[in-house]
Amino acid sequence: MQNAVDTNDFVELVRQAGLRPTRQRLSLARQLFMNGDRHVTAERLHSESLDQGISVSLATVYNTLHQFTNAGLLRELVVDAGRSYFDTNVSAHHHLYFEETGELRDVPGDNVAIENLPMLPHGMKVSRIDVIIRVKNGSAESS
Amino acid sequence: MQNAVDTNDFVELVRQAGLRPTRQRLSLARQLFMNGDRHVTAERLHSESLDQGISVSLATVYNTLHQFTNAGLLRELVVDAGRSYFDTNVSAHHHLYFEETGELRDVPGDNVAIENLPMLPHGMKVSRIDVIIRVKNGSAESS
DNA sequence: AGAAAAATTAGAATCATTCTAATAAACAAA
DNA sequence: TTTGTTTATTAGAATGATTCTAATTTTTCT
Repeated sequence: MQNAVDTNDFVELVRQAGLRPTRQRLSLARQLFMNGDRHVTAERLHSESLDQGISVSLATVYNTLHQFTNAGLLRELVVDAGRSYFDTNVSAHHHLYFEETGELRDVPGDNVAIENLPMLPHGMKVSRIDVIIRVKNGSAESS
Repeated sequence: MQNAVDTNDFVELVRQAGLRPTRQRLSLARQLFMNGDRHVTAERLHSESLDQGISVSLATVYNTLHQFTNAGLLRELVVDAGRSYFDTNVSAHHHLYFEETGELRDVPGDNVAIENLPMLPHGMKVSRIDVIIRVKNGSAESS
């Protein structure tokens, strides 16, 4: 999905998510998926849109992010209290979080092994495993 | 009321955290640490306190939770947007999160192996690694 | 086109959390 | 103990992210 990224691609994407391809959803999809992996907050996506002259309300940004998330196009992640990031990479992977700057970076899923998973209560299944490696400035290592 | 031994224990605990042993902090410490491991929200701790006839403001609950966290007596964890849990278990371990009920349960730290940690940018150190295994009702397993 | 369904919107409402600035309690010294 | 200084507590206001509401506009279907 690198070149030949035109409106039609996004029309299809949005349709396959079971949503009507409105101007707002197409613009947001383009911003989210056109330039590779991203980790965005709703506020940032909204102001980015306005900067690009795309008129869309914050409520619609939230609605769309949740709809895309439900459709499996995005993954929501909460890294600290008070704000959600939406990750355009929905494959198995984890995250490096820079505590000072708030920057979030992907870590390939095979860098982390989950072993001896505890027994789950009957009838329960794993829906997802989130791993967040928090890093900050400093010389030594602590756990 | 509480017996002298218990109270003294908490006076020491609070003092060693560099804080004055006030009535509020001692009550909260008792609630947090008297009955084994807990995962509490500020709101819950507050209403629990009021139920027990301990008068304390919500602001003080928040202040105290953060002070205890900074002193290493608690660990703050964010499992979904909008609320923080405070964990009285500060040893290396991870979490099982029941998405439907919001229940949080500890997983021994040695059940999860982090291998091939990605290279960190120069001067950065790992401050903490959070692993949250999200489970829900259902038959099959997904990753 | 016209009707029905779905989407967008501004602004109000909500919820957890933090801030403010005034009052009260704890501590150290004499 | 009393006094002065520092630190805590508090009610209530403020904040910030998110959700809701109810009205308007778009999209889709026939």
